[in-house]
Amino acid sequence: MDKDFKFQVLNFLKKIPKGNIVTYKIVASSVNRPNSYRAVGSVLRGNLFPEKFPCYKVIKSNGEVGNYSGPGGQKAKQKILKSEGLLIKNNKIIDFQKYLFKIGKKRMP
DNA sequence: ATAAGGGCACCGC
DNA sequence: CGCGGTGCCCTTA
Repeated sequence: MDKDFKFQVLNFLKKIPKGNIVTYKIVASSVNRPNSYRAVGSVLRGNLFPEKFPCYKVIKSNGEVGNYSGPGGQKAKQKILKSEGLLIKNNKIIDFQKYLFKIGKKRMP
């Protein structure tokens, strides 16, 4: 389970439906590490295959697109997000909250 | 093994 | 409403 934080993060990205996006924090929470949102960035920053893992679907909590280590940098990221049907203005996603994908939050009774 | 970096989030002023 | 500083956690060198 938490043996491979990196793996979990990448795996989670694959579960994001097209047209949906997530924030770094959401990803962190999804792998049960609510405070590891920064680590998520580290993972994505590492060598990975953008084609295999939709790292471009991960944005900031404030709606900004955020950075992107892949080819084309943040520019390409925005472009892709636009292709997904999102509206971007001034580096920020309009109504990004509507597109946020949240998986079942594990509630511990 | 240690140190520095980083694709962030939040709070205060 | 915007900017700056601080805290947290992995990855890579």
